[in-house]
Amino acid sequence: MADGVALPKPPSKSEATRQSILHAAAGLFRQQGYAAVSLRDIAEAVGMKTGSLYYHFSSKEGLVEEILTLGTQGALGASKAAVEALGPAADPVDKLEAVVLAHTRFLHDEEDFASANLKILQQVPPQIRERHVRQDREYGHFVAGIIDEIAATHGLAPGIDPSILRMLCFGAMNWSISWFDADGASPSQIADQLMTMVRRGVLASPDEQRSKPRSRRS
Amino acid sequence: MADGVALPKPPSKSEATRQSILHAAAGLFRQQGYAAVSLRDIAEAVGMKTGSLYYHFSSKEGLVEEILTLGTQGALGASKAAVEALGPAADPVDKLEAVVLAHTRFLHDEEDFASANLKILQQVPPQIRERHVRQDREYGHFVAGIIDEIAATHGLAPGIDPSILRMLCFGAMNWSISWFDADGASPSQIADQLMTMVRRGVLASPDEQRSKPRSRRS
DNA sequence: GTCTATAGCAGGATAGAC
DNA sequence: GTCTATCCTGCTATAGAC
Repeated sequence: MADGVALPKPPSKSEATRQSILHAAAGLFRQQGYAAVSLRDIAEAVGMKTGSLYYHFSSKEGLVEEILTLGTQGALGASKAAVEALGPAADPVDKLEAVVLAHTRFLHDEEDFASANLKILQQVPPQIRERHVRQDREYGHFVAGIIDEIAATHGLAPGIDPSILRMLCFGAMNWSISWFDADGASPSQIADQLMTMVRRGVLASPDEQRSKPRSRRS
Repeated sequence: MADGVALPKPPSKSEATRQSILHAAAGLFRQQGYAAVSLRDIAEAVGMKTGSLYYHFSSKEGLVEEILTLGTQGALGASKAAVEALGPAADPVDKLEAVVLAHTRFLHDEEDFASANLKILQQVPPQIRERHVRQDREYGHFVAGIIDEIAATHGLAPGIDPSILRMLCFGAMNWSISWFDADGASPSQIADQLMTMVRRGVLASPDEQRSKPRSRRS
Protein backbone atom coordinates (compact mmCIF):
# COMPACT_ATOMS: atom_id res chain seq x y z
CA MET A 1 0.00 0.00 0.00
CA ALA A 2 2.91 2.29 0.57
CA ASP A 3 3.68 2.06 -3.12
CA GLY A 4 0.50 3.85 -4.00
CA VAL A 5 -2.75 3.00 -5.62
CA ALA A 6 -1.88 2.37 -9.17
CA LEU A 7 0.92 0.22 -10.42
CA PRO A 8 -0.65 -2.88 -11.96
CA LYS A 9 0.56 -2.11 -15.46
CA PRO A 10 3.97 -2.53 -17.11
CA PRO A 11 5.99 0.66 -16.74
CA SER A 12 6.28 2.44 -20.05
CA LYS A 13 6.99 6.10 -20.59
CA SER A 14 3.43 6.70 -21.65
CA GLU A 15 2.13 4.90 -18.60
CA ALA A 16 4.28 7.00 -16.32
CA THR A 17 2.82 10.17 -17.79
CA ARG A 18 -0.65 8.73 -17.38
CA GLN A 19 -0.01 8.09 -13.70
CA SER A 20 1.31 11.58 -13.10
CA ILE A 21 -1.80 13.03 -14.72
CA LEU A 22 -4.02 10.88 -12.50
CA HIS A 23 -2.21 11.92 -9.35
CA ALA A 24 -2.14 15.60 -10.24
CA ALA A 25 -5.81 15.61 -11.16
CA ALA A 26 -6.82 13.74 -8.01
CA GLY A 27 -4.96 16.25 -5.87
CA LEU A 28 -6.53 19.25 -7.54
CA PHE A 29 -10.01 17.72 -7.43
CA ARG A 30 -9.64 17.03 -3.73
CA GLN A 31 -8.62 20.59 -2.97
CA GLN A 32 -10.98 22.53 -5.21
CA GLY A 33 -13.73 20.23 -6.39
CA TYR A 34 -14.44 18.63 -9.75
CA ALA A 35 -16.02 21.50 -11.68
CA ALA A 36 -13.62 24.13 -10.35
CA VAL A 37 -10.57 22.40 -11.78
CA SER A 38 -10.02 22.91 -15.49
CA LEU A 39 -8.08 20.67 -17.84
CA ARG A 40 -5.74 23.62 -18.23
CA ASP A 41 -5.01 23.47 -14.48
CA ILE A 42 -4.30 19.75 -14.65
CA ALA A 43 -2.11 20.07 -17.71
CA GLU A 44 -0.13 22.87 -16.12
CA ALA A 45 0.40 20.81 -12.96
CA VAL A 46 2.13 18.09 -14.97
CA GLY A 47 3.92 20.48 -17.32
CA MET A 48 1.86 19.84 -20.41
CA LYS A 49 -0.51 21.70 -22.67
CA THR A 50 -4.23 21.11 -22.50
CA GLY A 51 -4.60 19.30 -25.80
CA SER A 52 -1.96 16.74 -24.89
CA LEU A 53 -4.14 15.30 -22.15
CA TYR A 54 -6.42 13.87 -24.80
CA TYR A 55 -3.75 11.46 -25.91
CA HIS A 56 -4.07 9.76 -22.50
CA PHE A 57 -7.73 10.31 -21.63
CA SER A 58 -10.82 10.63 -23.74
CA SER A 59 -12.41 13.39 -21.66
CA LYS A 60 -12.49 15.07 -18.29
CA GLU A 61 -15.17 12.60 -17.28
CA GLY A 62 -13.08 9.64 -18.30
CA LEU A 63 -10.24 10.98 -16.20
CA VAL A 64 -12.29 11.45 -13.06
CA GLU A 65 -13.94 8.09 -13.50
CA GLU A 66 -10.60 6.34 -13.37
CA ILE A 67 -9.68 8.30 -10.24
CA LEU A 68 -12.92 7.22 -8.59
CA THR A 69 -12.30 3.59 -9.43
CA LEU A 70 -8.73 3.67 -8.13
CA GLY A 71 -10.03 5.07 -4.84
CA THR A 72 -12.78 2.53 -4.33
CA GLN A 73 -10.75 -0.48 -5.40
CA GLY A 74 -7.81 0.65 -3.32
CA ALA A 75 -9.82 0.98 -0.11
CA LEU A 76 -11.79 -2.22 -0.63
CA GLY A 77 -8.67 -4.13 -1.61
CA ALA A 78 -6.74 -2.95 1.43
CA SER A 79 -9.57 -3.85 3.80
CA LYS A 80 -10.17 -7.29 2.31
CA ALA A 81 -6.47 -8.09 2.35
CA ALA A 82 -6.21 -7.07 5.99
CA VAL A 83 -9.11 -9.33 6.95
CA GLU A 84 -7.87 -12.28 4.94
CA ALA A 85 -4.49 -11.99 6.57
CA LEU A 86 -6.16 -12.89 9.87
CA GLY A 87 -7.46 -16.21 8.58
CA PRO A 88 -11.09 -17.37 8.43
CA ALA A 89 -11.30 -18.42 12.09
CA ALA A 90 -10.44 -15.01 13.48
CA ASP A 91 -12.58 -13.22 16.03
CA PRO A 92 -14.90 -10.93 14.01
CA VAL A 93 -14.05 -8.04 16.31
CA ASP A 94 -10.45 -8.43 15.25
CA LYS A 95 -11.64 -8.48 11.65
CA LEU A 96 -13.44 -5.20 12.20
CA GLU A 97 -10.34 -3.76 13.79
CA ALA A 98 -8.32 -4.81 10.74
CA VAL A 99 -10.83 -3.08 8.46
CA VAL A 100 -10.86 0.08 10.56
CA LEU A 101 -7.08 0.28 10.57
CA ALA A 102 -6.69 -0.50 6.87
CA HIS A 103 -9.42 1.95 5.90
CA THR A 104 -8.04 4.77 8.04
CA ARG A 105 -4.53 4.11 6.75
CA PHE A 106 -5.77 4.23 3.18
CA LEU A 107 -7.53 7.54 3.80
CA HIS A 108 -4.28 8.94 5.08
CA ASP A 109 -1.80 7.42 2.64
CA GLU A 110 -3.88 7.88 -0.50
CA GLU A 111 -5.77 10.99 0.51
CA ASP A 112 -6.23 12.28 -3.02
CA PHE A 113 -7.81 9.12 -4.39
CA ALA A 114 -9.82 8.46 -1.25
CA SER A 115 -11.20 11.99 -1.42
CA ALA A 116 -12.46 11.34 -4.89
CA ASN A 117 -15.14 9.09 -3.47
CA LEU A 118 -15.78 11.00 -0.28
CA LYS A 119 -15.82 14.53 -1.62
CA ILE A 120 -16.24 14.75 -5.37
CA LEU A 121 -18.45 11.75 -6.13
CA GLN A 122 -21.48 13.97 -5.72
CA GLN A 123 -20.11 16.60 -8.05
CA VAL A 124 -19.60 14.44 -11.11
CA PRO A 125 -22.27 13.90 -13.77
CA PRO A 126 -25.07 11.56 -12.60
CA GLN A 127 -24.23 8.80 -15.04
CA ILE A 128 -20.72 8.41 -13.63
CA ARG A 129 -21.95 8.74 -10.09
CA GLU A 130 -24.46 5.93 -10.42
CA ARG A 131 -21.90 3.53 -11.78
CA HIS A 132 -19.70 4.12 -8.76
CA VAL A 133 -22.33 4.00 -6.09
CA ARG A 134 -22.54 0.30 -6.88
CA GLN A 135 -18.85 -0.15 -6.13
CA ASP A 136 -19.22 1.65 -2.82
CA ARG A 137 -22.15 -0.56 -1.91
CA GLU A 138 -19.99 -3.65 -2.25
CA TYR A 139 -17.75 -2.20 0.43
CA GLY A 140 -20.72 -1.60 2.70
CA HIS A 141 -21.92 -5.18 2.38
CA PHE A 142 -18.49 -6.50 3.18
CA VAL A 143 -18.39 -4.62 6.47
CA ALA A 144 -22.03 -5.35 7.25
CA GLY A 145 -21.16 -9.05 7.11
CA ILE A 146 -18.44 -8.60 9.70
CA ILE A 147 -20.74 -6.71 12.03
CA ASP A 148 -23.33 -9.46 11.68
CA GLU A 149 -20.67 -11.94 12.76
CA ILE A 150 -19.93 -9.80 15.78
CA ALA A 151 -23.60 -9.66 16.71
CA ALA A 152 -23.84 -13.45 16.39
CA THR A 153 -20.77 -14.30 18.43
CA HIS A 154 -20.43 -11.50 20.99
CA GLY A 155 -23.84 -9.91 20.94
CA LEU A 156 -24.45 -6.17 20.69
CA ALA A 157 -25.36 -3.91 23.56
CA PRO A 158 -29.10 -3.30 24.08
CA GLY A 159 -30.46 -0.73 21.64
CA ILE A 160 -27.56 -0.90 19.21
CA ASP A 161 -28.65 -1.17 15.59
CA PRO A 162 -26.03 -2.88 13.39
CA SER A 163 -26.80 -0.76 10.37
CA ILE A 164 -26.58 2.59 12.14
CA LEU A 165 -23.50 1.40 13.99
CA ARG A 166 -21.78 0.66 10.70
CA MET A 167 -22.64 4.07 9.27
CA LEU A 168 -21.50 5.90 12.39
CA CYS A 169 -18.16 4.07 12.31
CA PHE A 170 -17.60 4.86 8.66
CA GLY A 171 -18.58 8.46 9.31
CA ALA A 172 -16.13 8.78 12.16
CA MET A 173 -13.34 7.42 9.96
CA ASN A 174 -14.23 9.16 6.72
CA TRP A 175 -14.58 12.52 8.37
CA SER A 176 -11.02 12.24 9.62
CA ILE A 177 -9.88 13.10 6.12
CA SER A 178 -11.06 16.63 6.93
CA TRP A 179 -8.99 17.09 10.05
CA PHE A 180 -6.06 14.72 10.51
CA ASP A 181 -3.78 16.96 8.48
CA ALA A 182 -4.21 19.85 10.86
CA ASP A 183 -4.61 17.83 14.04
CA GLY A 184 -1.59 15.64 13.56
CA ALA A 185 -3.32 12.47 14.71
CA SER A 186 -1.99 9.35 13.02
CA PRO A 187 -4.19 6.75 11.33
CA SER A 188 -3.35 4.18 13.97
CA GLN A 189 -4.30 6.56 16.78
CA ILE A 190 -7.62 7.31 15.15
CA ALA A 191 -8.35 3.64 14.50
CA ASP A 192 -7.35 2.79 18.04
CA GLN A 193 -9.67 5.39 19.58
CA LEU A 194 -12.58 4.26 17.48
CA MET A 195 -12.06 0.60 18.30
CA THR A 196 -11.82 1.44 22.00
CA MET A 197 -15.24 3.06 21.73
CA VAL A 198 -16.61 0.09 19.82
CA ARG A 199 -15.20 -2.63 22.07
CA ARG A 200 -16.42 -0.96 25.26
CA GLY A 201 -19.45 0.77 23.86
CA VAL A 202 -21.31 -1.62 21.61
CA LEU A 203 -20.32 -5.17 22.55
CA ALA A 204 -22.69 -6.83 24.96
CA SER A 205 -21.44 -7.21 28.50
CA PRO A 206 -21.32 -10.75 29.95
CA ASP A 207 -24.73 -10.53 31.63
CA GLU A 208 -26.30 -8.97 28.55
CA GLN A 209 -24.95 -11.87 26.55
CA ARG A 210 -27.15 -14.47 28.23
CA SER A 211 -29.89 -14.21 25.64
CA LYS A 212 -27.43 -14.20 22.74
CA PRO A 213 -25.96 -17.18 20.85
CA ARG A 214 -22.82 -18.49 22.50
CA SER A 215 -19.45 -17.54 21.20
CA ARG A 216 -17.86 -19.91 18.74
CA ARG A 217 -14.46 -19.39 20.25
CA SER A 218 -13.08 -22.51 21.85
CA MET B 1 -24.78 53.59 11.57
CA ALA B 2 -26.70 56.34 13.40
CA ASP B 3 -28.25 54.14 16.04
CA GLY B 4 -25.92 51.18 15.59
CA VAL B 5 -28.64 48.64 16.26
CA ALA B 6 -29.30 45.68 14.02
CA LEU B 7 -33.03 45.56 13.48
CA PRO B 8 -34.80 42.40 12.42
CA LYS B 9 -35.75 42.74 8.81
CA PRO B 10 -39.39 43.47 8.11
CA PRO B 11 -41.10 40.84 5.97
CA SER B 12 -41.32 42.54 2.62
CA LYS B 13 -41.90 41.03 -0.76
CA SER B 14 -38.30 41.67 -1.62
CA GLU B 15 -37.16 39.84 1.49
CA ALA B 16 -39.35 36.86 0.61
CA THR B 17 -37.75 36.65 -2.82
CA ARG B 18 -34.35 36.87 -1.23
CA GLN B 19 -35.13 33.93 1.02
CA SER B 20 -36.39 31.80 -1.83
CA ILE B 21 -33.19 32.48 -3.75
CA LEU B 22 -31.11 31.48 -0.74
CA HIS B 23 -33.02 28.23 -0.29
CA ALA B 24 -32.96 27.31 -3.96
CA ALA B 25 -29.26 28.05 -4.25
CA ALA B 26 -28.43 26.10 -1.09
CA GLY B 27 -30.31 23.08 -2.40
CA LEU B 28 -28.60 23.13 -5.77
CA PHE B 29 -25.17 23.68 -4.22
CA ARG B 30 -25.71 20.71 -1.92
CA GLN B 31 -26.64 18.41 -4.77
CA GLN B 32 -24.15 19.47 -7.42
CA GLY B 33 -21.43 21.51 -5.81
CA TYR B 34 -20.62 25.22 -5.94
CA ALA B 35 -18.90 25.58 -9.31
CA ALA B 36 -21.26 23.21 -11.10
CA VAL B 37 -24.32 25.34 -10.35
CA SER B 38 -24.74 28.40 -12.55
CA LEU B 39 -26.64 31.54 -11.73
CA ARG B 40 -28.93 30.53 -14.58
CA ASP B 41 -29.78 27.32 -12.73
CA ILE B 42 -30.55 29.24 -9.55
CA ALA B 43 -32.62 31.85 -11.35
CA GLU B 44 -34.60 29.18 -13.16
CA ALA B 45 -35.29 27.35 -9.88
CA VAL B 46 -37.00 30.44 -8.49
CA GLY B 47 -38.65 31.44 -11.75
CA MET B 48 -36.48 34.42 -12.56
CA LYS B 49 -33.95 35.47 -15.18
CA THR B 50 -30.27 35.53 -14.41
CA GLY B 51 -29.81 39.28 -14.35
CA SER B 52 -32.55 39.74 -11.78
CA LEU B 53 -30.54 37.96 -9.12
CA TYR B 54 -28.18 40.92 -9.00
CA TYR B 55 -30.87 43.07 -7.51
CA HIS B 56 -30.72 40.86 -4.39
CA PHE B 57 -27.09 39.74 -4.31
CA SER B 58 -23.93 41.41 -5.44
CA SER B 59 -22.33 38.24 -6.85
CA LYS B 60 -22.34 34.47 -6.76
CA GLU B 61 -19.75 34.66 -4.02
CA GLY B 62 -21.88 36.99 -1.94
CA LEU B 63 -24.75 34.57 -2.27
CA VAL B 64 -22.81 31.51 -1.16
CA GLU B 65 -21.24 33.41 1.70
CA GLU B 66 -24.63 34.18 3.18
CA ILE B 67 -25.61 30.52 2.83
CA LEU B 68 -22.48 29.46 4.68
CA THR B 69 -23.17 31.89 7.49
CA LEU B 70 -26.77 30.77 7.86
CA GLY B 71 -25.58 27.18 8.19
CA THR B 72 -22.91 27.82 10.80
CA GLN B 73 -24.97 30.19 12.89
CA GLY B 74 -27.97 27.90 12.73
CA ALA B 75 -26.09 24.85 13.99
CA LEU B 76 -24.19 26.72 16.68
CA GLY B 77 -27.32 28.56 17.80
CA ALA B 78 -29.35 25.36 18.05
CA SER B 79 -26.63 23.61 20.05
CA LYS B 80 -26.06 26.48 22.45
CA ALA B 81 -29.78 26.90 23.03
CA ALA B 82 -30.15 23.20 23.77
CA VAL B 83 -27.37 23.32 26.35
CA GLU B 84 -28.61 26.50 28.00
CA ALA B 85 -32.06 24.99 28.35
CA LEU B 86 -30.53 22.43 30.72
CA GLY B 87 -29.27 25.07 33.14
CA PRO B 88 -25.68 25.64 34.27
CA ALA B 89 -25.65 22.85 36.86
CA ALA B 90 -26.49 20.07 34.43
CA ASP B 91 -24.38 16.94 34.10
CA PRO B 92 -21.92 17.64 31.25
CA VAL B 93 -22.77 14.28 29.70
CA ASP B 94 -26.34 15.50 29.39
CA LYS B 95 -25.01 18.70 27.84
CA LEU B 96 -23.14 16.64 25.26
CA GLU B 97 -26.28 14.67 24.57
CA ALA B 98 -28.19 17.90 24.03
CA VAL B 99 -25.56 19.08 21.54
CA VAL B 100 -25.54 15.76 19.70
CA LEU B 101 -29.30 15.75 19.35
CA ALA B 102 -29.54 19.41 18.35
CA HIS B 103 -26.73 19.07 15.85
CA THR B 104 -28.12 15.92 14.26
CA ARG B 105 -31.59 17.47 14.10
CA PHE B 106 -30.20 20.55 12.43
CA LEU B 107 -28.38 18.45 9.84
CA HIS B 108 -31.66 16.76 9.05
CA ASP B 109 -34.04 19.70 9.19
CA GLU B 110 -31.80 22.23 7.45
CA GLU B 111 -29.89 19.84 5.23
CA ASP B 112 -29.26 22.37 2.47
CA PHE B 113 -27.70 25.00 4.70
CA ALA B 114 -25.85 22.45 6.82
CA SER B 115 -24.39 20.94 3.66
CA ALA B 116 -23.00 24.30 2.69
CA ASN B 117 -20.43 24.01 5.44
CA LEU B 118 -19.88 20.27 5.24
CA LYS B 119 -19.68 19.84 1.49
CA ILE B 120 -19.11 23.06 -0.41
CA LEU B 121 -16.94 25.06 2.00
CA GLN B 122 -13.86 23.61 0.33
CA GLN B 123 -15.07 24.50 -3.12
CA VAL B 124 -15.53 28.22 -2.64
CA PRO B 125 -12.77 30.77 -3.25
CA PRO B 126 -10.09 30.73 -0.52
CA GLN B 127 -10.90 34.19 0.80
CA ILE B 128 -14.46 33.21 1.63
CA ARG B 129 -13.37 29.86 3.02
CA GLU B 130 -10.91 31.38 5.45
CA ARG B 131 -13.48 33.74 6.87
CA HIS B 132 -15.79 30.85 7.65
CA VAL B 133 -13.25 28.47 9.08
CA ARG B 134 -13.12 30.87 12.01
CA GLN B 135 -16.85 30.50 12.61
CA ASP B 136 -16.55 26.72 12.55
CA ARG B 137 -13.72 26.85 15.04
CA GLU B 138 -15.96 28.63 17.53
CA TYR B 139 -18.27 25.64 17.38
CA GLY B 140 -15.38 23.27 18.01
CA HIS B 141 -14.26 25.16 21.10
CA PHE B 142 -17.77 25.14 22.49
CA VAL B 143 -17.95 21.35 22.32
CA ALA B 144 -14.36 20.91 23.47
CA GLY B 145 -15.33 22.76 26.64
CA ILE B 146 -18.13 20.31 27.33
CA ILE B 147 -15.86 17.32 26.82
CA ASP B 148 -13.35 18.84 29.20
CA GLU B 149 -16.12 19.08 31.79
CA ILE B 150 -16.92 15.42 31.24
CA ALA B 151 -13.30 14.45 31.69
CA ALA B 152 -13.12 16.47 34.90
CA THR B 153 -16.30 15.14 36.48
CA HIS B 154 -16.68 11.59 35.14
CA GLY B 155 -13.23 10.80 33.83
CA LEU B 156 -12.53 9.29 30.43
CA ALA B 157 -11.70 5.67 29.78
CA PRO B 158 -7.99 4.81 29.60
CA GLY B 159 -6.46 5.75 26.27
CA ILE B 160 -9.26 8.09 25.19
CA ASP B 161 -8.02 11.41 23.85
CA PRO B 162 -10.57 14.23 24.26
CA SER B 163 -9.63 15.91 21.01
CA ILE B 164 -9.84 12.80 18.84
CA LEU B 165 -13.02 11.79 20.61
CA ARG B 166 -14.63 15.09 19.69
CA MET B 167 -13.63 14.78 16.04
CA LEU B 168 -14.84 11.19 15.80
CA CYS B 169 -18.22 12.19 17.25
CA PHE B 170 -18.61 15.08 14.84
CA GLY B 171 -17.56 12.82 12.01
CA ALA B 172 -20.13 10.21 12.92
CA MET B 173 -22.85 12.88 13.00
CA ASN B 174 -21.78 14.92 10.02
CA TRP B 175 -21.42 11.90 7.81
CA SER B 176 -25.04 11.02 8.48
CA ILE B 177 -26.00 13.76 6.06
CA SER B 178 -24.77 11.39 3.35
CA TRP B 179 -26.97 8.45 4.28
CA PHE B 180 -29.98 9.22 6.48
CA ASP B 181 -32.12 10.06 3.48
CA ALA B 182 -31.71 6.59 2.03
CA ASP B 183 -31.46 4.70 5.29
CA GLY B 184 -34.55 6.16 6.91
CA ALA B 185 -32.91 6.58 10.30
CA SER B 186 -34.25 9.54 12.25
CA PRO B 187 -32.05 12.19 13.85
CA SER B 188 -33.08 11.05 17.32
CA GLN B 189 -32.18 7.43 16.52
CA ILE B 190 -28.77 8.46 15.23
CA ALA B 191 -28.11 10.70 18.22
CA ASP B 192 -29.28 7.95 20.57
CA GLN B 193 -26.96 5.34 19.06
CA LEU B 194 -23.99 7.65 19.22
CA MET B 195 -24.65 8.60 22.83
CA THR B 196 -25.00 4.94 23.76
CA MET B 197 -21.53 4.35 22.34
CA VAL B 198 -20.17 7.38 24.16
CA ARG B 199 -21.74 6.66 27.54
CA ARG B 200 -20.62 3.04 27.58
CA GLY B 201 -17.48 3.42 25.53
CA VAL B 202 -15.58 6.47 26.69
CA LEU B 203 -16.68 7.29 30.22
CA ALA B 204 -14.43 5.87 32.89
CA SER B 205 -15.80 2.97 34.89
CA PRO B 206 -15.92 3.47 38.67
CA ASP B 207 -12.56 1.81 39.30
CA GLU B 208 -10.93 3.67 36.42
CA GLN B 209 -12.03 6.99 37.86
CA ARG B 210 -9.27 7.03 40.41
CA SER B 211 -6.57 7.74 37.86
CA LYS B 212 -6.46 10.78 35.66
CA PRO B 213 -7.40 10.52 32.00
CA ARG B 214 -4.35 9.86 29.87
CA SER B 215 -3.19 12.20 27.17
CA ARG B 216 -2.70 11.11 23.61
CA ARG B 217 -0.39 8.17 23.04
CA SER B 218 2.15 7.94 20.28
C1' DG C 1 -38.09 44.40 -9.12
C1' DT C 2 -37.70 42.04 -13.20
C1' DC C 3 -36.78 41.98 -17.89
C1' DT C 4 -33.72 41.75 -22.47
C1' DA C 5 -29.42 42.02 -24.52
C1' DT C 6 -24.79 41.59 -24.56
C1' DA C 7 -19.94 42.28 -23.20
C1' DG C 8 -15.95 39.72 -21.89
C1' DC C 9 -13.90 35.76 -20.67
C1' DA C 10 -12.88 30.76 -19.65
C1' DG C 11 -14.13 26.15 -20.35
C1' DG C 12 -13.95 21.33 -22.98
C1' DA C 13 -12.83 19.41 -27.03
C1' DT C 14 -10.79 18.72 -31.91
C1' DA C 15 -7.47 18.94 -35.98
C1' DG C 16 -3.26 18.79 -37.78
C1' DA C 17 1.79 20.13 -37.58
C1' DC C 18 5.99 18.23 -35.85
C1' DG D 1 3.51 12.04 -27.61
C1' DT D 2 3.22 16.79 -27.41
C1' DC D 3 2.41 21.16 -29.43
C1' DT D 4 -0.30 25.20 -31.54
C1' DA D 5 -4.40 27.02 -33.00
C1' DT D 6 -9.09 27.30 -32.87
C1' DC D 7 -14.21 26.22 -32.54
C1' DC D 8 -18.16 26.45 -29.88
C1' DT D 9 -20.42 26.73 -25.82
C1' DG D 10 -21.60 28.48 -21.34
C1' DC D 11 -20.40 31.38 -17.60
C1' DT D 12 -20.52 35.87 -14.56
C1' DA D 13 -21.64 40.33 -14.59
C1' DT D 14 -23.38 44.84 -16.43
C1' DA D 15 -26.50 48.31 -18.79
C1' DG D 16 -30.60 50.04 -19.62
C1' DA D 17 -35.69 49.39 -20.89
C1' DC D 18 -40.04 48.76 -18.61
